[in-house]
Amino acid sequence: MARSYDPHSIEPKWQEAWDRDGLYAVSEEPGRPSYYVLEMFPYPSGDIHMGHVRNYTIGDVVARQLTMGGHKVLHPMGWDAFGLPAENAAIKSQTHPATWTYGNIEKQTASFKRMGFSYDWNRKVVSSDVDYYRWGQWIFLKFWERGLVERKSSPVNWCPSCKTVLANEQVLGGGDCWRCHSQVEKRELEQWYFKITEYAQELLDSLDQLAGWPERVKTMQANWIGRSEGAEVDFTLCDAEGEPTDRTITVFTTRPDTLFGCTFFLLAPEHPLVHELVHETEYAGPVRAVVDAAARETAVERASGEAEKVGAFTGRYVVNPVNGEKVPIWVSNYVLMEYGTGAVMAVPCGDQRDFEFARKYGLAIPPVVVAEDDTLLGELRDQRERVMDDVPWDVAYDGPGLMVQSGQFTGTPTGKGGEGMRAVTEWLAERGQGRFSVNFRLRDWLISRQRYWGNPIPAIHCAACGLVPVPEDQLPVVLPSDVDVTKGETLADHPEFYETTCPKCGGVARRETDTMDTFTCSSWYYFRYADARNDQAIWDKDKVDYWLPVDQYIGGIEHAILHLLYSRFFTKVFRDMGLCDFGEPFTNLLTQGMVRMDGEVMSKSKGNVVAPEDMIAEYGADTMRAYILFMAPPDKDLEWSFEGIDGMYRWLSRVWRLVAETAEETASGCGVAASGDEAAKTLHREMHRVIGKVTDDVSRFQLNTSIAALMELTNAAYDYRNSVAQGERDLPLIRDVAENLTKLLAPYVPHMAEELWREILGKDGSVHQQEWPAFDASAAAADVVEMAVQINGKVRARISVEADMQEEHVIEVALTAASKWLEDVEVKKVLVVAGKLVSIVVG
RNA sequence: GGCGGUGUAUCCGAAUUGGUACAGGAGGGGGCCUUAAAAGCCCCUGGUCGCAAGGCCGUGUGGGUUCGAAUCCCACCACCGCUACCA
Repeated sequence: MARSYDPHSIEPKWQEAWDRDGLYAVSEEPGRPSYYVLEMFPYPSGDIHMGHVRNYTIGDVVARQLTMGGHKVLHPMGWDAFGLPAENAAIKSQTHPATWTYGNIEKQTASFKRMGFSYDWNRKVVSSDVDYYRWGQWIFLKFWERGLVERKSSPVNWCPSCKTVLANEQVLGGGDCWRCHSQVEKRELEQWYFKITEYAQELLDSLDQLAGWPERVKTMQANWIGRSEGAEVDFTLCDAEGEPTDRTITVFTTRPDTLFGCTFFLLAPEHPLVHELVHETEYAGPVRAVVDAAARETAVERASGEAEKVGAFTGRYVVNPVNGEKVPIWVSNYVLMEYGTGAVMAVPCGDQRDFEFARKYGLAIPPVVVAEDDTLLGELRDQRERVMDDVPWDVAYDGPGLMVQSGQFTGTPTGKGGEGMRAVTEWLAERGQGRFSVNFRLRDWLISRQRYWGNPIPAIHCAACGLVPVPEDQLPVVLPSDVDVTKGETLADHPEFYETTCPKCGGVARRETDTMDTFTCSSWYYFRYADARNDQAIWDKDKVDYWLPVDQYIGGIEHAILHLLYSRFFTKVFRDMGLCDFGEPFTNLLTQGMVRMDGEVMSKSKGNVVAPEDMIAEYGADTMRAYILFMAPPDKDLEWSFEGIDGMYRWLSRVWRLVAETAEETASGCGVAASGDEAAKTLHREMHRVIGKVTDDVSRFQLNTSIAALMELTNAAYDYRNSVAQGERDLPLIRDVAENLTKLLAPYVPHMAEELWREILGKDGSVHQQEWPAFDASAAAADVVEMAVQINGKVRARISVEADMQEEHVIEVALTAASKWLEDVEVKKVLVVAGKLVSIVVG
């Protein structure tokens, strides 16, 4: 009797063998189709969690199946190793961040090997290795050469807990730090930026090319980039006496057609002009109060939408370019310095915020756009001058309509994208007081961090020469290892690091002590996998052209904007630098769902973590892999449950017995002629149906249904055994089923399949290097099909007909089968859906 | 408030894109094997009416389009996610 399924004895054995034989090492082979499967590389926190298991198992199944299907598959893994947790852990446990990080990498690598993932570890990249981060510094210098690096002072997000600044993308809704969830503060600081806004338009436009990306990710990116079309309008600033000066303040507006309804003008509290306008005037006090209140206002209050709109008049005016009216300048907390120009033309009849503000402070609300069905229109239709100073509305109107009280533009149809917008903007442009303009919500990417455990920014501050890039031949700027992080030290506390000389003038200079955002490391790692050990160049373009772009990228939805936007930006710059020929890095994207428990995302802080290692210890990695895939489709959230894992183990044991017993039964050869009876035909057909189903399901990432199909094939094989006595079985067939089932299982349960293949079925070579079973559509097709007969949409009968029966004949059979429903009625129409149903319409 | 997603059996979920609703698993029930249990193997498992054949109802709710709707359209409800004073 064959031994039973014992994952714990076979899994470590094959893991070692695969390692020893270098089974998963790949190289370029021009002429053969390449495929690049990539899962987002992890931060080495030390533990693997269910999210990792799910993410990496999905990728592993795809990689293994495509390899068997004849592709050269690149399936690498590495570590996003810089970052703050290492520093926090260092302080907590009095170790060095490097010790902690590399220790975790070792632990986690062992966990990944226990899962049986098919990575080519020769291509491993670790972002904290100097061999890797030196090229990150090189990228920084190249970006600088291309004018994409800028150091500027600006209000930035400061996380008091992480003691560093953050990019806009890294501040969550509600104003929380993405990493530690502390409240972020605004500070005016000089920082380093990557000018991602230079690529804003292209980042938006080329989303259209990403047919293989989920719609919602593209929508999120488009919203984040936030393109608005409109106009810039120049308002002339008046002096303290109310006389026009030669200075102007420019605003951005999406509704230049409402300019005649502008009754006040707003500046953000942080606007540099505010102080000057009210300095030593009676208005200084109230304005100061608004500015101070806004500074105290936390992001939460702002984000809640509950923040009361407050404002104060500055005592000064601007001139409205369309009608020469003097408009009072106010300061209010609802104007954002970060968006547009930090100044707004307020049109209370058309903008809800302006409307509320006007009502609160008793400012005029003259209607300038009126809907065609509004009763006001009768009164105002041809009214060029302003005769009405308030509207009888409860809310602002921003829909389409006709322009009124708008001088020569009165009567023009308008609305978003309407004729009035163009007419007013053209008129302004002719006078040099405005122009068409496009505004983006996307800000430049703040990349400097005041932390130790990151990639040093290769720049030098020289009193004489200003900012000087570290010359390329002086790279890398090595991160010194003797900084005492446990005392909270950073590079700025380390004179040996920052004391240097200017590469230009040779004078005394100071090396930059900020490090780069870790998202700069993860923006190009997938390029480096193509040529990970290159120490002469960042990569060999031929290798990148062979493997990239990534055919299938798999990762969490949490990077819908952050990592995926930054990576798209990097790729476009690389293309412009001639480092690659494409502008989009990831052809297909799968955002796998989260693993939850009790309705919440699994996390240490919630205490609802199920450790994969415990599951492996109990059931083995193969059961764990198959189970997590089977629980839900990969892109959906998954509610963890212990309920079904026994069932998965049971099925695998069942497969084991089937294959083992078949191996015994056919041990002395399959010399018996095929019986060709009905049961055998059914099993043969089922085998081919499942080959087709599994192959197709994997291409659509329906890994839960592909496993279901494999279960069906198992059931069909058992049905055959139960219906045909031993000795009468079709031995070539059952042998074929056992071998094909083993191959089909190989991507899901690689260890078990390998053991069955080599030890039980006695084959030479790894199952993972076998050819994927070929799908024979004709073998999978049934020769008799069951069809439904519908009468007026209701199923009234079922018929079994030959699959190739002529349509007229099928109709005949259907009419006979449903004859009792057809008495005393007239058949008006008959439709046949081949192999499915016959629909009869009667009157 | 805006954008997006989801809603199918007791539970997780299928339904190859408008064609026989509920595959597969879990859970539940029954049987075989066994002195017994475990394991294994087999069968049943939406509601309702009916002795049965079969009928009727059923994919969050209500309408619509169609010979035919879980699938398309409209309105609404619930839950989840992202985003939020973006001028």
